[in-house]
Amino acid sequence: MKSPSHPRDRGIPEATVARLPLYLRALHGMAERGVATVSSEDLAVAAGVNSAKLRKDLSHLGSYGTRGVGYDVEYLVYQISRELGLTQDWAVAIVGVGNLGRALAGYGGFVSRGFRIAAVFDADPEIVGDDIAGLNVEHIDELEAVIKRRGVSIVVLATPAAAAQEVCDRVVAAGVTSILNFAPVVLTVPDGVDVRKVDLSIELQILAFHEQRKAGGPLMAVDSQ
Amino acid sequence: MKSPSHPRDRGIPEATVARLPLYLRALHGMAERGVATVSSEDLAVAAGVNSAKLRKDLSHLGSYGTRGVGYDVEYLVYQISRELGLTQDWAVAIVGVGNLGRALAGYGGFVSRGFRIAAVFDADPEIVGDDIAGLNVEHIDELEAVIKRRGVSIVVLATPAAAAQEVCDRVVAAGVTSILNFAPVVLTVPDGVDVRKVDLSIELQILAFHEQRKAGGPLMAVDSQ
DNA sequence: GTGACTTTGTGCATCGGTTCACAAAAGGAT
DNA sequence: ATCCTTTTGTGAACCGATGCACAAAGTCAC
Ligand SMILES: NC(=O)c1ccc[n+]([C@@H]2O[C@H](COP(=O)([O-])OP(=O)(O)OC[C@H]3O[C@@H](n4cnc5c(N)ncnc54)[C@H](O)[C@@H]3O)[C@@H](O)[C@H]2O)c1
Ligand SMILES: NC(=O)c1ccc[n+]([C@@H]2O[C@H](COP(=O)([O-])OP(=O)(O)OC[C@H]3O[C@@H](n4cnc5c(N)ncnc54)[C@H](O)[C@@H]3O)[C@@H](O)[C@H]2O)c1
Repeated sequence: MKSPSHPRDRGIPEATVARLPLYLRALHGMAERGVATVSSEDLAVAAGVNSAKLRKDLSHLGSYGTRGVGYDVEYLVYQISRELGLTQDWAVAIVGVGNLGRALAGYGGFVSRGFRIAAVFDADPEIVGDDIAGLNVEHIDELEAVIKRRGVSIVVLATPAAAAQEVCDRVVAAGVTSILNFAPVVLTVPDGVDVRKVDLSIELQILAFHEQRKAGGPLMAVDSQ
Repeated sequence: MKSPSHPRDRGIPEATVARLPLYLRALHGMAERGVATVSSEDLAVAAGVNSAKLRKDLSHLGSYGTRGVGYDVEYLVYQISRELGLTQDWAVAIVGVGNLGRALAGYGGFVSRGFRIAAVFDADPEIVGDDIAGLNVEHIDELEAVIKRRGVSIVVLATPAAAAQEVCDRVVAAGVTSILNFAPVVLTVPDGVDVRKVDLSIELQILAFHEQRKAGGPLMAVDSQ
């Protein structure tokens, strides 16, 4: 007990951060089923990871387990939520209300975790003014004004690839520093802005690579070229 | 020059495989713009990676560059495509034709890279029989039969979370070994089956974590608890 | 209280991936 | 033919992440 409450270690490994939502999801399921405490082993299985990894991940947040017992489900949910910033709610805007944008806007899984769709934008005058999942589609010209007025801090890009960089530049200029990009382009942003990308096509190509290995590996092998 | 043509190294690092589609996309753009050759530096910028990393990645496929010149764009496109298995075409099925499934089915970015939507399934009798992006929605009861008949080798899961594991078990039983999962659940599959997941909610939570740090880091810092 | 048992938290070895930095290779100029 | 420039391909150091394995810390039964 030298440095008492000093797990306040600023600097959680990125790999750990990426897994916390997984643990959180598993814990929510358990809480719903009335489970009060859970061992690292059980939680690890539920989250699909190694139990040593899970313990090390949790140890970065602090010492929240009880040896011989495990972790208190509710308490751990709270601690992880707090660490991820889910105890506050986040205003999210979606730009581009096409096939994908529409699906995203109507998705309930957003709201369930402190994310609130605060605005949706499109450039097409046919679409602007429409009601999508209870939200009025704003014109892209209003981007900066609406972002500021509604305190949007995370933007989801679902425009065609050709428009993505331009829209990105504008939301960054409007002060947004967190972007989730669905368009298949590499976005260029200043330091301090986080971009995460979701690219379906890349995922399929990775699957195809492994599928090809599985199919061809044992058999063909010797294709000269 | 001991082992002459021995870049035929089975065993490309996973991190490299995940970047090849990125290079491929950048190269396609260059080919369209009529660029004949490209240096690792330029291609790296276009793909948003470090040039040393790019060269090491490409070196895993073979020695396809020319020192002092760079890489032949067309030739590199071919080599990467071949490595990823994109020279053959892949029959993909989508299960769950809701908000998301519909957007995916209508997405052109699929087809452009050797992926062909061969079937879409749903359990809802209201939806079965509908025409979605030129495809007849099949009943989930037909899953195994249609998968085999049409040679589906990659399945995209876009059902609600509660149905995902069950559907997964069935497609695996039908012989599919590559799955792209959009449902927010950890799927359990036998060895030899690849599952990749896309989870929007996790991405947002990671962004929220960093956003919180950016906002709170400089200022608050000393919140006792 | 004592001892048997359970489970956490972490030191340590290991691994895969990244990046630097440079020799080797190719092309072009003279 | 020689030199100079460019750019690849890779050895080697470095860095973060993983997973084993175990001591420390706690619980529970008696
Ligand atoms: N649909 C999918 O399943 C899917 C999958 C993966 C990636 N994507 C990518 O997501 C993006 C959107 O896909 P989609 O299928 O919804 O396309 P879409 O064409 O249906 O929708 C794009 C929308 O963006 C709007 N838009 C265009 N320029 C704009 C601008 N400057 N500002 C604001 N809005 C603008 C258009 O009016 C349209 O409504 C694309 O980049 C696509 O490559 C889509
Ligand atoms: N919509 C989004 O933007 C979004 C984003 C991220 C993740 N997701 C996830 O993707 C999945 C689909 O989302 P959605 O918004 O399209 O949901 P949805 O409810 O609109 O669609 C689900 C579809 O699956 C069908 N279905 C249900 N059980 C089935 C079964 N056993 N076999 C075949 N089909 C079945 C339903 O009939 C429905 O048509 C969900 O797991 C959701 O959590 C959605």
